[in-house]
Amino acid sequence: MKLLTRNGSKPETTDKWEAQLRKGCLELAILASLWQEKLYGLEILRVLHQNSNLVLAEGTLYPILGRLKEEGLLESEWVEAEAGHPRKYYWLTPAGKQRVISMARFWTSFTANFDGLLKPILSGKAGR
Amino acid sequence: MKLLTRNGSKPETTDKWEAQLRKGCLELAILASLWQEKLYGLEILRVLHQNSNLVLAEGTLYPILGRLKEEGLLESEWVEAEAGHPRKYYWLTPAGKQRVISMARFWTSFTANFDGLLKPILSGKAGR
DNA sequence: GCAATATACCTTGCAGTGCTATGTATATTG
DNA sequence: CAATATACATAGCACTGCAAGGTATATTGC
Repeated sequence: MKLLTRNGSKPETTDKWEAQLRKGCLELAILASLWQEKLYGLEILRVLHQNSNLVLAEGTLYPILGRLKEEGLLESEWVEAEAGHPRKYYWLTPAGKQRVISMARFWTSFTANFDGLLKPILSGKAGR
Repeated sequence: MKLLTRNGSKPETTDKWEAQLRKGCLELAILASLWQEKLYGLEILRVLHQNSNLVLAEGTLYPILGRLKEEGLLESEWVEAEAGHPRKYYWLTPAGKQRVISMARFWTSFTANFDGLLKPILSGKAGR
């Protein structure tokens, strides 16, 4: 049985929640990272980590890239690297660009609704 | 085999994504709905629907309420209704209030990071 | 009285998703 | 030629939401 997380502490429900929140956003995040330029797998992880503080595992990334490609939102191509293992670069298809835009719009209205729900909490008023 | 959604259309991947996005936020939404007042089950659904455009099924709500209670974030009590079936009212424990606050803070910083990622897309600049 | 309806709570089984762990391939370094 | 670094890939597990179906209580129409 597995009871410890990587840092050796007991898994806490707070951690689980944060993971859960990330979950729903990963596809959008990955598509969005490709908005401006082609990237290869591990590079996507680095970009998301550095630009948006979003950390995901390789075992999470590759299946998602596969799904997105199968849906026709991404294309990919192998490219010989100057050194080491060849890299598989991904970029958005026209359908993919359309999709990112509509997802981003949905995200915006969704979070706006949510912010309304959280306003009483973050404005410092006590609940009863 | 099941191929149709409730409205009779084919299930689209966009729908799946929207569902996925909601998923990570439900616990926070439910806890937040209880910030100001005690509510009973179905009432929570109505509040979230009307105030935040957030629709969830009963089969989703009750298990979550059970989890949250088990974690010590909620308390509950049966109350005779003026008419019909008795209602089970829920409210936040002190630990629950603490938790909502920390979740709301995490939400705020998380969405801020994300908005940065989406800015190039929503500002109307074309990708290449 | 008693079926039909409305309100409310609860549970079961399934499907979708991310993550840990592990595996493979290529090239460089000691 | 082992060890290391980079990169892509997959299998099995655990968690979560949801559709569907079930139970309980009270009111309404006949």
